[in-house]
Amino acid sequence: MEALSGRVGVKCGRWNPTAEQVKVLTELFRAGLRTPSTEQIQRISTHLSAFGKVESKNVFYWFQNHKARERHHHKKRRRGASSPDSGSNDDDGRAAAHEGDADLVLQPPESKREARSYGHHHRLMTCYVRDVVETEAMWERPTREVETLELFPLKSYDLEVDKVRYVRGGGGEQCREISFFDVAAGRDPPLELRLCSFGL
Amino acid sequence: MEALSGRVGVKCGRWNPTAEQVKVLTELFRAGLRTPSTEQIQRISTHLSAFGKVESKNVFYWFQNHKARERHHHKKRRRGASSPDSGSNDDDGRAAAHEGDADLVLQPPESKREARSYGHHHRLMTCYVRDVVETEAMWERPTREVETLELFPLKSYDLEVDKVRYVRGGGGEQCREISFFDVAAGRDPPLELRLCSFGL
DNA sequence: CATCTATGAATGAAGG
DNA sequence: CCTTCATTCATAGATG
Repeated sequence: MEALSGRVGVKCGRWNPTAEQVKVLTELFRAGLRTPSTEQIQRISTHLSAFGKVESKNVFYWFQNHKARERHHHKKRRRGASSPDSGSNDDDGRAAAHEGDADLVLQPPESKREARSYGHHHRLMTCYVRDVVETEAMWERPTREVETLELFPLKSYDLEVDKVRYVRGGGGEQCREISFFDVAAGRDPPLELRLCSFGL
Repeated sequence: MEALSGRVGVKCGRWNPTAEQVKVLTELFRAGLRTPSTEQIQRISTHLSAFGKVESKNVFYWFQNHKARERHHHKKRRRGASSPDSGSNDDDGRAAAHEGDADLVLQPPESKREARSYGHHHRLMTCYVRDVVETEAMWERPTREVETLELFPLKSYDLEVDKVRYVRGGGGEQCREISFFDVAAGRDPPLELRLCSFGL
């Protein structure tokens, strides 16, 4: 009776992201997106709408909250059973053909930076709230393989990345393809993904 | 039987405050503490850790929940027909008309946090048109700065009362001191804590 | 042992 | 951005 841990009450008063939506958002966040611009939010929400109802403000708030809470980072994990992630979704006939495609190369679950002090007292960040909920189930040991992520099939060009190797700078800020910071060999440096590649 | 902190089943799934911890928290709440600051939370948790395992987030959540529930404890009282049953779910999340004991003139339905004015988020969105990924370069893992500072600036006294006693500083809400005396019971060391500035 | 209840935990949404 | 409120999910524990 605990299989379903997603949304239960189909309350239509507050956005309740589906597992897919959360996944995408998490990926983007992991990729480094912290404060999406209006256009980015627009695109993201448009993309997410394929998995269920969602508005721009939802995306906006999501990032705001996620960033703020990710920052709090306390420590110690608590459990690995009841994760808000859940694999089951309501499936009301909306999205059904997108199982785990929005997969990006993830990094080990230990990359949260410690709550660094701001040099001086000032106002310390809150340190209580929980941070991101990275389920172990999501980690896949990304050796060096860059999956063909089709996160945002934008209007025209389709993300055709198969093994794109991070192309830093390159002369312009308008990358037209996914670029990863291949951190396969690195130790700490987590994966960095150029978001502009998503057209965001 | 509530043995003590350690508890029995080593239930590590969710924090289970001990009687002492609850007592302290309740006292603090009664004393007027509603939303402790980060520092306060840290101190409180540190203090509470003497009675059992507890994290900052636990304290944080405790106050959040306690406050929220105290306020939202105004259930709806059907005119005449009082059916306290219906489980935990009340009529609906539309807890707007809190009447009853403290009858209060309510404001129009469009309360501040109830209003659905998206203007706010739109405005904000427009402001955030930038994203950075440079501050993420600091992944240092400082030696877990264990703040083994003093728990509370205690005065250590022996009063026959275990009630709160706050002293408001003259001239506005400058400094309040709340002292607890032996909040704990049993073989636990007497607890004295002194809150300054409306808390710790 | 089923169920209802109290409450810890999580997170969406706003306010400032 | 930071802080706070509101709503909801999950579960331990009391109840019968």
